[in-house]
Amino acid sequence: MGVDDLCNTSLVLGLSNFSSTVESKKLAQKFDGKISEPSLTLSLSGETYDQIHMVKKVDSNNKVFNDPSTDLYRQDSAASSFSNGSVKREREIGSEEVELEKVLSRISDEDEDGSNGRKKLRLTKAQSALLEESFKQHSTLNPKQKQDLARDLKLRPRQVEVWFQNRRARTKLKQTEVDCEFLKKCCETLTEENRRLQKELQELKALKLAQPLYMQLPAATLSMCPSCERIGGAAVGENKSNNPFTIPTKPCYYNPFNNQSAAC
DNA sequence: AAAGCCCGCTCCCTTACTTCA
DNA sequence: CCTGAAGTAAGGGAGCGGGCT
Repeated sequence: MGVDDLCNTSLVLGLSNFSSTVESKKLAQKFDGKISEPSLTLSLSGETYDQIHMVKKVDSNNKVFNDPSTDLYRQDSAASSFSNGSVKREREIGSEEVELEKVLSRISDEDEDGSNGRKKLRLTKAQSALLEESFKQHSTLNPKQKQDLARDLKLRPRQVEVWFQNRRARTKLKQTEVDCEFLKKCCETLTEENRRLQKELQELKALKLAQPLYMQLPAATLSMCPSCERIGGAAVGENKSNNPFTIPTKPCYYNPFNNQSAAC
C-alpha cells in the first residue's frame, strides 16, 4: 500500500483512528480497546524477535550463557520460581491449582540465597514463538485460551496474561509511531499545498488588479480552479442553473495527496 | 426498573531486572 | 569491568462492563 493509497482512502479515517491522542486513548479504554485501529501489521518478524530473545542458559552458578539449542521447557522450574509477585488472579484456576501456585510462590520467595529480590523470568525462544503465534491469532485471550496456553507453555496463566498485556502495549506503541510518521507526512503535504495555494491566490489577485474594470466580476460569483483553470464548480447539466459562474453547491473535499487543487 | 456492590478484565504507568554495545 | 540504553516481565491502580442482590 503506497502513501497515495493510504491517503486517498483514509486521511479522515486515519486521523479518527489515531490511537495516541488523549481522546482516543480515553475512547479506547472506554470501549475496552476494541476500537478499530489502522490495519497495519506490526508483528515483529520471527528472526528479529529471536535475535532479541537470544536464549540464555543458566548454569549451576546462576551465570547465563547463550544456548540456541535450548528447548521449550528449559526454564520450567525457573519459570515457575522466578516470579515471586503476589498472585492476584488465580481464581480461574481450580482451587487445588491455586494452592499449588501459592506453595510454589512461597518456595520461590525463599529461594536459594534466601533473598526476596525480584528475579526476572526470561522466556525461551520456543515459548516466545508460541506466544507470538498465539498473539497473531488473537491479541486477547479468553480464560480458556489463557489456561490452555499456560499449560502448553508450562507457565502460570498470570504470566501468559502479562505477556499478552505487554505485547499489546508494544504493538500499540509501534502503531503510535507509525501513526505519528503518517501524520507528519500529511502535515508536510498540507503545508506544501497551503503554500502553493497561497501563491496561486497571490497570482490571482495580481491578475485581477491587472484586468480592466468591466472584467472584474464579483469574486464571490467566480469559482475557477487555479490549477486546471476550469471555471465553475459543476459540469454543465449538473447545475440547475447551468451557470458556470456560480459557487459549487457541493463542497470539494481536498485530498492532500492529489496534485489537483482543492477547487477540483 | 434502578441502585449499589463485587468480580473480572484491560489499560496505563511504573519498577526491577537482563542484555548488549 | 563499568555504564547507559533498550527490552521486557511483573506490580499496582483505575476504569469499565456484566452479573447479582
